[in-house]
Amino acid sequence: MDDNSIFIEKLRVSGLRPTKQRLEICKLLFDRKKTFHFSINELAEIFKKERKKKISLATLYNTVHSFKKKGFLKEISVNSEKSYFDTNTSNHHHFLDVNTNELIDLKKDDVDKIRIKKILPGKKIKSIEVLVKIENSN
Amino acid sequence: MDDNSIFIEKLRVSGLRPTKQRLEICKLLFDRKKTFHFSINELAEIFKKERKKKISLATLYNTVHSFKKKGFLKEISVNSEKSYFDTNTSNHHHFLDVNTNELIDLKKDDVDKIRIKKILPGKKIKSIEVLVKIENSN
DNA sequence: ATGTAGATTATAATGATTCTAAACTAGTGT
DNA sequence: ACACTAGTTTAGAATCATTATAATCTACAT
Ligand SMILES: [Mn+2]
Ligand SMILES: [Mn+2]
Ligand SMILES: [Zn+2]
Ligand SMILES: [Zn+2]
Repeated sequence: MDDNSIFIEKLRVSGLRPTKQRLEICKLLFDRKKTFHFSINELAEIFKKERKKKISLATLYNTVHSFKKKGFLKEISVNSEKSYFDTNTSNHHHFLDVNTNELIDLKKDDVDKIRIKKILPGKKIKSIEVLVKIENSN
Repeated sequence: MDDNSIFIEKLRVSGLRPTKQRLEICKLLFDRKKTFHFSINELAEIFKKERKKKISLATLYNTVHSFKKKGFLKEISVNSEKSYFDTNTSNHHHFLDVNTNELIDLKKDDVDKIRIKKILPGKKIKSIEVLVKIENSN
């Protein structure tokens, strides 16, 4: 019923031991259809209130950062109040709803291809990301 | 020789008293041709090391935040390590040089107009900003 | 000149993140 | 099955950026 084998493999392959805590975190983060955007504090809240699992805050910090280092998560900076992590590690664009502070993924074809006309000598483009702030109309 | 009258007026109009400290900060921030991107800590360093003026850190925080509230500065979030303020308060795009952590403004015509095809019901677009990460080529 | 709201500052408090080091555990080998 | 060890978790302490406090100072209106 709880099939952790995918996550166990994912962790093993990347050189991380599949511990009870890491598997719980994997299930929460990666066992879903849509992208999940979260802060570490929200993660802690979910484990405490919704799932009633006690994983120490230190472990949440450690795990999220090692997942980021392994490329399972991406960090997104959209404002100074909050640091978001994103289960969608591809290059992609976002809506940020400024009324709710919610991040929403944009699909490739939701945005026309961005063309940058300026080049800096000795530099090359690494990534291009668009942040579209939205707010309640009317 | 140091013509503060513009800044005195700017501050008065916005309801801020033109104090010695605020005028020093204005001169540093706004008396330049190119956009200036900075962190509050960098600002403190400049006053201490380059200009030999002692403005307390509390005043720097207060002033930068009130300038932001008055619309003289804009806060830019590009990574979790550092919070940048920007003397260019218009909607504009940036290069971020990941090797130096330097922000560089893109002009309107450096980037083709962005077209967002997705709409969320009850929401409208407030701003669109592109972050182009660049790195050393070769 | 005086009065006062606003501003500056040293210092303390806060709070998010990181560090420490002791206890625990997954995986290996016997 | 048992023991060993490197890796992991954890409570609590340390750190550090930012914000709050409250005493002093100042711009400016009267
Ligand atoms: Mn701030
Ligand atoms: Mn981080
Ligand atoms: Zn995303
Ligand atoms: Zn800028």
